[in-house]
Amino acid sequence: MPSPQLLEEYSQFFRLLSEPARLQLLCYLKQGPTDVATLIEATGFSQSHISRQLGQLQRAGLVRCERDGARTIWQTEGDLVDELCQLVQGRLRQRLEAQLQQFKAA
Amino acid sequence: MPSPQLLEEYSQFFRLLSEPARLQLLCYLKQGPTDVATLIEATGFSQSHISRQLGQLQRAGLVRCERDGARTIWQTEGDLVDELCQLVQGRLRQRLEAQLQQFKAA
DNA sequence: GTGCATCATGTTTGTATAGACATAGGTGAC
DNA sequence: GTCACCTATGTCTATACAAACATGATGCAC
Repeated sequence: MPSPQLLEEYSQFFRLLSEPARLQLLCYLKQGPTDVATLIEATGFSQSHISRQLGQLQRAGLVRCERDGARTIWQTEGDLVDELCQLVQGRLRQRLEAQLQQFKAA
Repeated sequence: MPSPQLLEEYSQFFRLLSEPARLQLLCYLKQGPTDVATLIEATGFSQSHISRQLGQLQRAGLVRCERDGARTIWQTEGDLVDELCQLVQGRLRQRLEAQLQQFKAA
């Protein structure tokens, strides 16, 4: 059994990914380093909203930023999120296929 | 870019794992099929709480149950959660090691 | 220096949900 | 049938957090 502290760490990490807005930002950043203005245009989120979400992802080490004058360029760090999403996608697909079989059998 | 619907599915799945109580239940069930009374004793959670959390996990296909008379025996379904936790654990450890290096370098 | 642009951060409000309590439903013993 | 036991669910409260608004901090042009 994992310790309560470890379970807490796990859950905090998964909580980061439990928000569509953060996942969307991660997906955009996956395509390459991007500044905030571009993210605003791409997602339609407010500036403060994006800034907060990126801050959370940064504290978790999922993204990092570098200043370019007045602008801030953000990029992803590692591809852990991609691997996690791949695993989850496999499960989701598996579930749908199982449901489809149920219909076919009926 | 994943579709908004897919992002929503991902986030909902990760949200399931963002609660220490649910992760703890999954870990206990990992050790083998267990009835609710045992889970209450093992975790200290209230009966209604456990029932709700198991219900959520069941709807996501992470656990399943079978009735044994008046009792309900629960067990995990697949080892997706284990794989996800392994990946996250690797990242957490990596982060701590990096921080440790920072201290050593200072 | 002033003015403007870019990003971060207090502060507030609305909403989702964890968690407890009470209760309903369902099963076996008698 | 009644009773006791086990589980699921309706309802409520407290809490956590997303999201927006306003403001502050920082850097560049002039």
